[in-house]
Order: sequence, then structure tokens, then C-alpha cells
Amino acid sequence: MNNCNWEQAIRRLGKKATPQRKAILAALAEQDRPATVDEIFIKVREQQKTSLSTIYRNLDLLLSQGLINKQGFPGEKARYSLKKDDHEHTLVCMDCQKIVTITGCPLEAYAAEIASRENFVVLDHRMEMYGYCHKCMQAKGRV
Amino acid sequence: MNNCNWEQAIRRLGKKATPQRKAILAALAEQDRPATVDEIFIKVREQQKTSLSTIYRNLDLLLSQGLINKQGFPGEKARYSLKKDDHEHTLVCMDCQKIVTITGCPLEAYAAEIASRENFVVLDHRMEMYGYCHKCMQAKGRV
DNA sequence: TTTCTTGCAAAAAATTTGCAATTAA
DNA sequence: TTAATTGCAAATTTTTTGCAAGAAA
Repeated sequence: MNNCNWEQAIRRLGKKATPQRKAILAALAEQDRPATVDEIFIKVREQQKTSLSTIYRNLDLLLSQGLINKQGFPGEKARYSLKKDDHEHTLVCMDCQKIVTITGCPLEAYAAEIASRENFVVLDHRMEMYGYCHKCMQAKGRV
Repeated sequence: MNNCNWEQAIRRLGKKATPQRKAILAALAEQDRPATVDEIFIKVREQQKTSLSTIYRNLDLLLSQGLINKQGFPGEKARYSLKKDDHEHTLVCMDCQKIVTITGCPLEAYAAEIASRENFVVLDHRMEMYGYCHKCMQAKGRV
């Protein structure tokens, strides 16, 4: 999803291309990091009249349709981002909350191994890594 | 943290070993998967008079002292578990909710690789696999 | 005793829902 | 025209906080 034809993307789901929906996708595309619901709300509201419930409902929709990802720290606000073509994982800085996206999943092969070892059909997995980014390490004087 | 001397563990933090605190650690020790706040609340309440705020406050305390982990995926309820000596992952049956614990983490080496590639200090990670256990596959007639 | 911790009740924060009005198709 | 979608307000759900009473050291 790297184009900007949000209208088409929404229509492909068999849904109505409302200004709010287009604005949500556009807002996600502009963010340099996965955005929280309120960040998205603020951004969308700059363009369109909208309400928080519309944001929530549409994020759920887009998520269930696989157009976006939901990520973030447990217990903290969820963050949303546009889904890229390939399977990704994230690297989250525990200090500045910066999120780095990583492509190249190391778990495909492992999942197959586990599947046969445990007699389990593995369909999906979720993985995130946590630590400190270079800048924050420097700030901590640990570099 | 494999012993059951919760009293000692709490004292070591310089905190009072209240029945509620001991019960929280005991509850976490009994769980076969990281537990949500309300699961812990229910379990503790079976033993001790308690309140939700006590659970929240003590989970925060134990977390900040490094005795427990906070995990769970964004948007879902946070889940807490005792910190183990060795690192584990889980395999969750999407049908019967059975949890299989897997030792032998495939991510240690990968984390090191990512750390140098992305210039990030990787301290922790979270990973869960989802699918169907053998029994549920049989029940579905897919085996 | 003294200080920390608890329970309660109320407040905040985050998310969801019902429903009438509106709008995309 | 009509079925999907929105905004609003109210309801839930989750988490946090103030404070007086109670308990551990």
C-alpha cells in the first residue's frame, strides 16, 4: 500500500469511500511512526468534520480488512500504521518510543519446526523487540 | 524466580510482605499463561480480601522492581507473568485456547543481528504463535 | 509506634454502542 | 432511493488517585 489512491483501496473492500475514511488513510500515510487514535483524530479533524467513534470504527474496519497494523506497548495506547506489502516486525525504543520496522521475518522456518515438534498447526505469529535506539543510548551516556 | 518464598522476595525489595502481595505472586506462579489484571484479582480474592487498586498498585511495584513482566499485545489487556530464569514463548490454540510453552528461543541470535544492523540495543522481545492444536484439528476433521 | 499499604469511592482515560440524521452509490 | 456511515451522547471498560482506616515491622 504505497500509492495514495485511498478511494480505490476502500472501494476494493466493498465499502463506501467517505471523506473520513480517506482522511484516516492519508493521515496514516503521513505519519513517520505508527499513530495513536487521538493523533489520528486530530489529523483527520484538520481536514474533515469527524468524531472519535468514527475513528475507532474505521480503524477496526481497516484492521479487520488487513489494510493497517495495530501495534505498540502493552498497557499503552495502541498505535496504527499502514500495512506494507511484506510481513514486518517492529523494534521499539523503550525510551523515546521510536519504532523501527524490520522486514525479513526469522520465524517462518521456526514456525514450521515448532508445528511438527508440537503437533500444532501454526497459522500466525506476533513478535516485537524492545530496547533502546542509538540516540537514546547516547543520551544515557552508555555509548 | 522459581521458589515459592514470596515473603522473602518482597522483603528483599524493602517492602512489606502483605498477604495481598504474597497472593499476587502466588497467583502469577499458578497461571499457565501470563494473566490479566482481572484474572489476578479473582485469584487473589479467593485467598484474601483485596481490591482492584491494590492489584494495580502492586503489579506496578513488582514490575518496576523487575520481579514480573508486563506483556500482551497492544489494544488487548496487559498480561503479567513472573520473570523466569529462562525465557519462554507460547503457542496458543485459537480454538480451545490451550497454551503450549516452548523453550528454546529462536530469537536470541536474530536479536543480536538486528541490534547491529539497526544500531539498536535489543533488551527484550515478545513473541507468540497462533494456530490449532492437534485435537482441535481432528475435531475439525482436517487431520 | 511509625510508616507503609489497603479498601473504598470517586475520577480519569480509553473504547464501545444506540440511534437518528446524513451521505455515498 | 436505500443501505451504509456518521456524529452525538451516553454507556462500558480499564486504570488511576485521594484519603482515612488498618496492618506490618
